[in-house]
Amino acid sequence: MRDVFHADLANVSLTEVMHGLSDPLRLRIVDLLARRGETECFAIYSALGISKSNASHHFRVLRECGLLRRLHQGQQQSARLRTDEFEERFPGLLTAVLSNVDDALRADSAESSPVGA
Amino acid sequence: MRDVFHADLANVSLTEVMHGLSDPLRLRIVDLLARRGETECFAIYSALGISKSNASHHFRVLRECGLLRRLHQGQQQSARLRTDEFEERFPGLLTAVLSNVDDALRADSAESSPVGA
DNA sequence: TGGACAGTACAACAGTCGTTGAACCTTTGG
DNA sequence: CCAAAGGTTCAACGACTGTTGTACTGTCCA
Repeated sequence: MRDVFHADLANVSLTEVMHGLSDPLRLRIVDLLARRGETECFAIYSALGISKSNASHHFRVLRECGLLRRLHQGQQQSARLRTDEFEERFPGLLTAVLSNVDDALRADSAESSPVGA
Repeated sequence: MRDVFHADLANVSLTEVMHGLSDPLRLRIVDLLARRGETECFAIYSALGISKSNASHHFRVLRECGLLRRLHQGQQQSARLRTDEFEERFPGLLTAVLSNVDDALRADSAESSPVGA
């Protein structure tokens, strides 16, 4: 669990980024991270209701396209968006994407206890 | 060659759009269309150096996610970006994507006669 | 009417992707 | 030292995707 690969944003292509964001689950992860800031990995795949392996897979894709950084602080790890670096490499892109995240997509990701309505 | 499917932008999800833009060829098509405006289909897949069937396939994906509209004017047809409609549905998204198209990507798509350099 | 041409539809293939479960590694806590 | 917990890795599977070639549809021109 030591060091995982983190993309050098200079080497990341727009195509890779678009691919990274083309999956609903990953879009939810990114949106969730954007709203919560640094978040524990457990909390993420718990909120999304997916398995550890699956989450780990998507985390990796997101790391490989430079969107996500993993922070390991012992047993429980966390992740955060590389917002500023990403903004330098792809100005305005992440903002534009996040501002267009559908509520339908977001709802599933945020609600672990859908009580209301 | 009569009527092809064009997506109702209201029903298009962000995920579909991101998927539509996650292919380098499609990204080039969109970029090319953005710079040239309405363009003949032949000119597009000629500039990209791909087969008719392949181009038609990508055109369809682009139509299905609401990015492209086909205009049939007889034998030779053309396509154009649904810029304004798309902007209404996904504000700022297309602009942000297009402004981040790498030159490397663009070079291949624009140059049918790579003379310079 | 016929043939050339532009584009689409279909079938087929290889390659990739998302998902799952099991095994593994590392840290934490007894 | 051992066991539990958090994540990653691996192999495997089905599903989807991009590409190609061929057949088909529709249009233009002679």
